[in-house]
Amino acid sequence: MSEIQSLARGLKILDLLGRSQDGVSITELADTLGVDKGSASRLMSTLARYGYAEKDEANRRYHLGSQVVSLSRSVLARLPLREAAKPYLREMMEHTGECAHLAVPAQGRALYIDQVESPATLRVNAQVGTMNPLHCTALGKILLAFGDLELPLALETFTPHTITDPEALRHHMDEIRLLGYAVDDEEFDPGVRCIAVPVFDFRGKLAGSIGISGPATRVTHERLPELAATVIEVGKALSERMTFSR
Amino acid sequence: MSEIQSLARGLKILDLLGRSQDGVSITELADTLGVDKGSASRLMSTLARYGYAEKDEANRRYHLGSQVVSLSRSVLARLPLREAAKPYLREMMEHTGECAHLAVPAQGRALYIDQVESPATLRVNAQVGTMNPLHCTALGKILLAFGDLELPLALETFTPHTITDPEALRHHMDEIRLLGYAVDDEEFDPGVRCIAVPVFDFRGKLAGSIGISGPATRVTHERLPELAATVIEVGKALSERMTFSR
DNA sequence: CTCATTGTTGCTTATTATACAATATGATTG
DNA sequence: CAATCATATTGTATAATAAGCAACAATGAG
Repeated sequence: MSEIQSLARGLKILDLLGRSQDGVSITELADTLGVDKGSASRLMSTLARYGYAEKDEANRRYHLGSQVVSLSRSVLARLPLREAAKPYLREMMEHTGECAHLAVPAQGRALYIDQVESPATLRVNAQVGTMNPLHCTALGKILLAFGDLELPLALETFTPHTITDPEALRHHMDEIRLLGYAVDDEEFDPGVRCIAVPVFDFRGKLAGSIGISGPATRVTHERLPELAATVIEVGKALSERMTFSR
Repeated sequence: MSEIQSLARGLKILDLLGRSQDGVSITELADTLGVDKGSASRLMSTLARYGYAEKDEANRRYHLGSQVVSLSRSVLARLPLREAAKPYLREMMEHTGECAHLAVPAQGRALYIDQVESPATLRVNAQVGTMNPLHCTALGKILLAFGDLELPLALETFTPHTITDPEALRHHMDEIRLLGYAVDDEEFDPGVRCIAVPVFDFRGKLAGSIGISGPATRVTHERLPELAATVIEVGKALSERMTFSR
């Protein structure tokens, strides 16, 4: 169970590069990791040699390299759900006028693996690769309610509406399982409401979640039942499609 | 200039995982890398612990982990060209009926960073993250002709039309610079023709290439001038947009 | 032009990863 | 269903490696 230290350090650097907006310098890196400047330099140049980091020669800061984009394609290409869901995502967007998203569970969060943007000027879009918490997003709640994941230990607060009590969340999950859909009522992003439903594979096992996100001004409480009906319908159709695909 | 061996090995494993269709077993990995099974196991479990590899418990084979998708988002989000080009890609697709692609140079190849699919049943689409050679694709040729990249050393043959002679390629580049657009006439994929133009940033420096790909049956030699005109026009508009954006 | 800051490289030592072996885990076949 | 085989993981001594220190180089600021 022991881990390879220098590889672990390299991966930590990748995480760090991914979080940083305007790159990381060697000294910053050494400070953050708590290692020597020399070591930091060598680790980084190894990452750079393999395309996982790129050096901005102008200010000598390192950014994440393009190699990860190439790898990302390999991951997404292996997900049959992604290919199958595309037209349903489009349909969902067209029927509701809001951005549609597809997510799967990954590392205790909801990983957004595809999306169809709404043409509206004011829209709520999440790029492919976004990883959001499970307990306060519609797509995430579905993964929690219908998947065999364990409840997150710490329920982080994002807005006044975020459900942070484990008991309340457990009860909320029961409701979602009963209703068959989940709502995020400004629990993650203020002013944003989302609706999501589960997608099951040919074995009846949860494959992911699909849903829409929109500004609370358009996705009003009054419109929720109507929008939810659409999302449920398209979701059902996708699950059926998944059933026959294999 | 010495590299961190175990980090390098980890990154090689990621490359390997990315190339493999149905995962990699520990013994396979040990054989490929030329290391001990024990070492391979420890390297892989380190990758897995950080989300860069995922174990399929059914057959104990490892796949690329979802973490790279998350990192990929960080890379793409930092490219202003991607955001700016989106509507122009769409326009290009709508005017030509063919899939539109956007690429930047990365590690001596053309990295596809965005795409708009054609609704046609028969279409030629490349997913985001695709990395194609420079000397035999329209997007790649543009990067070669207008960027400050060095000519690839080995000009790999893909079809009978692939230009493999360095001198011929150099001459071809001069032509492309003169005409302002590049054509891939079944030089990479048989039955596929592509047209591409450069995109320049506010400094007049090459930022990337944009173009369309379609089946040779629709993208005929007769239609080339007309299609090229559209691609050139949209490309020019995007370059202008890039000029004013900063 | 000088100084300050940051990045890279050489070298020694302590740490770490490796190889080998043993054990555990799971698959396959009779 | 048991026994065997293949594959993965873990323990441990040793050899290799990466860390740290320090010197040097490179870059930018004043």
